Amino acid sequence: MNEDWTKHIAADLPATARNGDQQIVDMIRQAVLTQRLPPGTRLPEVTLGNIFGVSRSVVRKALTRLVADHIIVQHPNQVARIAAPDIVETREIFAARRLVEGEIASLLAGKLTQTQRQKLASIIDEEQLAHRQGNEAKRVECSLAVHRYLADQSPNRVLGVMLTDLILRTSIVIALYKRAGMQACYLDHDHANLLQLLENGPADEACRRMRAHLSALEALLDLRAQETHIDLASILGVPGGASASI
Amino acid sequence: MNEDWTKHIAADLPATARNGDQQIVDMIRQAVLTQRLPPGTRLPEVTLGNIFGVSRSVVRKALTRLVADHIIVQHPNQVARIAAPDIVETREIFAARRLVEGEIASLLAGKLTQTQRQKLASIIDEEQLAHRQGNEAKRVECSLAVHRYLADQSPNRVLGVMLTDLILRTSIVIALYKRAGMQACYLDHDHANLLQLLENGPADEACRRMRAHLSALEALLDLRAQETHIDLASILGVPGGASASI
DNA sequence: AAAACAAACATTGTATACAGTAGAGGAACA
DNA sequence: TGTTCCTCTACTGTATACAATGTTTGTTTT
Repeated sequence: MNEDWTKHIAADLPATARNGDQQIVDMIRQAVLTQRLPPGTRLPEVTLGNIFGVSRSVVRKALTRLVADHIIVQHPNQVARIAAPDIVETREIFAARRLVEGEIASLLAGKLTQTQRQKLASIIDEEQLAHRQGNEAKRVECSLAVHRYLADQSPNRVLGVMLTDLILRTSIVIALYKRAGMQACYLDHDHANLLQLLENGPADEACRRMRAHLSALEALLDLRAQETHIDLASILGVPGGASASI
Repeated sequence: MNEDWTKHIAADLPATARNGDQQIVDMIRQAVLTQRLPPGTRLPEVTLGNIFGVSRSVVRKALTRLVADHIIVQHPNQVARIAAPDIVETREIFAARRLVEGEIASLLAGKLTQTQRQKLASIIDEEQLAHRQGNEAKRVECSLAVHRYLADQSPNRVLGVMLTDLILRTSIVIALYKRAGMQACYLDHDHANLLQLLENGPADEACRRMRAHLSALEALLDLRAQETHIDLASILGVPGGASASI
């Protein structure tokens, strides 16, 4: 299996030499957000250990934490992999995110500080610029930055970390289910409108707007029922045969 | 420091001999729920290892998972402890739980299966019986069971696990902030009323009811501002002195 | 007696060794 | 050709050793 994503990972952050496992967690999170680490990617412990120059103990701790975040999945005696949620879970992730991020928008609405206003405005400006210039990677990065900033600034920290997790999981399912030739999830002036409502609008209106934004995002994905549960018997024409599904 | 809670822990579950770390996680979770493991309790790795007959490796993994769940806190090179959230975080936990459990009530309202109806009714019956008999421990256990069952049965699994976590954290803060002589958080027929609304009522009414129930629970706690930020200068009567706070 | 220092102890952080399991490849067989 | 079995390799699960850090205790100093 091709494992040259390792180069991409090591390219990040200037070796801040933190607790070791925190560094690995951060790097993998970042790589997942920017879709350099696609769902299903194998993450062998020794490989990661070599990349970051630590032993399996440290890698193991990092993986355990990422499993808790639902970023990766681990089955006994098998290599850890980047999670690949099915369609049902994808819908659940979006529903949960609408609930949480809608509430955060509601909490923030009409209460933005000057700093927050400016920061959001600058991110959104940069996003629109990147879009006009056709710089897709940059645009996605800015789009993520908007939501991550809201999570960071949530007055309720508990909801804030929940949203941080959900944003990560959303990145994964977008990588999984984005339509082939789509304009990778760009929703024209949604973020600008959102900012307007966060500045002035009533709280419930900001909430509704946020939920609508996320629903629009979800609608851009290809979430038609997959070909799981293939009934061999029915396909092969055995009339009363026991249905064996894969 | 007194560490004889170890006996209580080992008393549980008939050594199901699971993955090892899963067993530790389950036991500690259970002990926290039933308040046998009060906030701030020290959890040295070797001690846990001896109790469960495993080495530090697997204890370590269990602790890492519990840290991710916000059940315990770990500072570098110091023993892990059961978390002890401050008042601000406590309020945030309740707010988050109102949001999530309210939504789950909403999703469930009017859609309960026969099995779910019966299960909930039987738990609530048992709870009221325990209350009449003055069996406080049993009553708390049943009360928890109601909410845990709702988390289990959440149609949205993502929200379900979120609620499971929040219930655990709620147990911790109740242990921390319950008023001295209080009738440990009993809200007369709240659960029975709730069940009624889950069976018939409109979804938004069930949601509002759930949120009110949780607010009532929070109101039973003693969440007055603690004596943090003690301003020594003002207490000691130094008029213009630099305020040194502990 | 209060404060500062130092040594002994308790506990965590990391690496490594060994055992056990899953999966890939190839040989034997029908 | 296709199937079964086996071995070999890659990987994870657990225990343990050693280093590094925090904490406590006792002793000295003022």
